[in-house]
Amino acid sequence: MPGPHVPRPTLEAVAARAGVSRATVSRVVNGGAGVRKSLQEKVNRAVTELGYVPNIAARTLVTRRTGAIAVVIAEPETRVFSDPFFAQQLRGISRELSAQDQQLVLLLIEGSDDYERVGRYLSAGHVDGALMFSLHQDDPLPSMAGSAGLPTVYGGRPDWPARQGERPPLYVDTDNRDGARQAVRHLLERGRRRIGVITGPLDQASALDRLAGYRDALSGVAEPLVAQGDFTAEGGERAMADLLARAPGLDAVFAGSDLMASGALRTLRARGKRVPEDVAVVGYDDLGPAAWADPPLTTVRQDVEEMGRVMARLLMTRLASPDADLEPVVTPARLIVRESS
Amino acid sequence: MPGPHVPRPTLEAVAARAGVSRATVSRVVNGGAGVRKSLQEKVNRAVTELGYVPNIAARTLVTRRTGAIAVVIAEPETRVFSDPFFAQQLRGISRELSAQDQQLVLLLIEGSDDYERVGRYLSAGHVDGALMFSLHQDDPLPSMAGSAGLPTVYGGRPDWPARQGERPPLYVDTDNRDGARQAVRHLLERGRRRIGVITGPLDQASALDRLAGYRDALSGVAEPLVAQGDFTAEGGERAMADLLARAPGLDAVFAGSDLMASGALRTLRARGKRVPEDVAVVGYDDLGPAAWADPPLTTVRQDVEEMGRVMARLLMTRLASPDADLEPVVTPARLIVRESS
DNA sequence: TTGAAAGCGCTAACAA
DNA sequence: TTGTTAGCGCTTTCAA
Repeated sequence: MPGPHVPRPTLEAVAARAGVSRATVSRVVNGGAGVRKSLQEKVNRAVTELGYVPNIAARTLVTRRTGAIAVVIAEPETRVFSDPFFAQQLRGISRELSAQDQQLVLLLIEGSDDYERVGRYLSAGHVDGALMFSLHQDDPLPSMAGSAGLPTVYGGRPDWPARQGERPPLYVDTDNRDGARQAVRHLLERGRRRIGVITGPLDQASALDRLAGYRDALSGVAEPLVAQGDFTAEGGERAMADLLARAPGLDAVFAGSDLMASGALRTLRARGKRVPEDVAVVGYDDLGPAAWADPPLTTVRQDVEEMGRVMARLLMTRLASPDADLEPVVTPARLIVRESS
Repeated sequence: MPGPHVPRPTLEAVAARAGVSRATVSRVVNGGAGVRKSLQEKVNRAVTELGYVPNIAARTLVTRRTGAIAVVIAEPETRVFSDPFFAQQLRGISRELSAQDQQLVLLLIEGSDDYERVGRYLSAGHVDGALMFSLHQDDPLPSMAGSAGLPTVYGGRPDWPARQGERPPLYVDTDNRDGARQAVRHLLERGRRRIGVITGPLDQASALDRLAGYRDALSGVAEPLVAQGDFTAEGGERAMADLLARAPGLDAVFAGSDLMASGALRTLRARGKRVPEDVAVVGYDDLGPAAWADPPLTTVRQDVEEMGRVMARLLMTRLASPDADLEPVVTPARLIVRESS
């Protein structure tokens, strides 16, 4: 087994081998602008023969560019982390970053100690930019990133107030409101009129937007009937029982997540209600639980991976031209009809 | 908004402010060994006043230590990525690494191009070590890591043959065989005797181990009854139908994953079999789907987060003393009894 | 178009 | 116990 310190050839070695100066090798390695073709070839040959790989620490030291992006995820206890949402998002980010030869440094925040650690890391110039998820109102991270001058893109519309003299935050979100509208319109088209909603925690922007979409679709057509859940299956179970108690004749439910919808399914089965004959059910997310449910759930799909990719792309664009005016991106949602409605 | 290049104080600046040499500041910043208390305080004060943060690029350049660990995940299409398994594993790793002030660089592999990219990255000295998941027999990564002399710990028992003259690979796995044994013994204790098994793909070590545990428990007590699944709900559905066709009087099923178990549940319900009265069902994993199933699944829990932590710890130990003889770690599995058995 | 040379910020011999 | 000094490997003026 080779030891842990396999000595690697340096620019110097390549230069010697190719019979040119270090500067020329550097130019070739970085694109070859302004170097004669013949020399370029000679250098490239030496690079291959020696198996030369640039030392990024040395490069970073002079360029002040790290080639790395931080992905910051706060509170991995939340649903972002416990369902495939997170994994898909990461996959999209990873795809885009590796296409651009950038590395992905993952920073998970769990306790308040971690904030300090991560804040320090972000301010220390270890990364060129950051992607941040699931921050809440009073999260200290955005202002840390701001004062460190670290370009940042947020996942989900930030719900903190715009700060004086700062640029508006750049973010990528899905069109939660429109997704909810599609779901409820679909139920209306199926002839349902007593349509309840099970919301997520109402301090989250996504839950609020989905509730707003529900109200939009119902406005002037039927009375809203709202129960609050918490994005878990148990919460969905309880909220469903609540709705049934308040409106025994209800004929449809729109749940703000698939997990809550499958909880609702359980309550409905326990009460002897058939789905979709007696009560139609529509969920939100389409990330696994929807397809595993019995019956499989009609739901709203968000292209989570695409969101990840767009976030990364937006950040790279900002890095390339820091002064360009960039707009937040909202990606579309799409209804997926299955057997529960 | 501060510009992207906020100039940061250097060691030099701190030294000047504290009235000492750069070397002394360096010593203090790195633990302060062999520096007089009074001087240490003086330096620390200067550090705080100036908001000094070491430049790791410069440090890495001379120490050849990056302070970063790569987490390599191949084929994120697989279950490792699509269920919370992955997220929890990452959380454990992240916890341990940040406790040791190491960064987590995430490398996802999706296509064959990515292998080259990742191989290059690992060989380029960007990280001090690697944690690798879900590799298959002929995966090129282990030998890349080996020839680059990069200390590596694997998640799951590697199923490739030990290579000549190389150290045996270091890995962390759960005791799949014992977990399966516990599951089947539990069914026997409940008085079941016609117990079928739904396995995962038999080219995966975990699936093989769970099947072996099933056979262990049944040996001398009852005849094995095996159907192969693929770790998906649909596969479980089909395998259950297969078992029922071959053994209509079957009174229990052990599925090699919760997702397959919930598929089995669906088939059983469609056939009018009550769970657990007619057929008892036990799954494996306990990562979400088990608790969401109806009825909630008896299953085998693996402490996934702990596995992640142990992997990270093992790697750090190897980094600290490269020549110590370290053993693979097998973490225990535990039966969780719910309503399906 | 190429090369010489300075220097990025830090650590680690070595000397005092 | 502290300071001086010589690099780590690279990019980037500047001059040729």
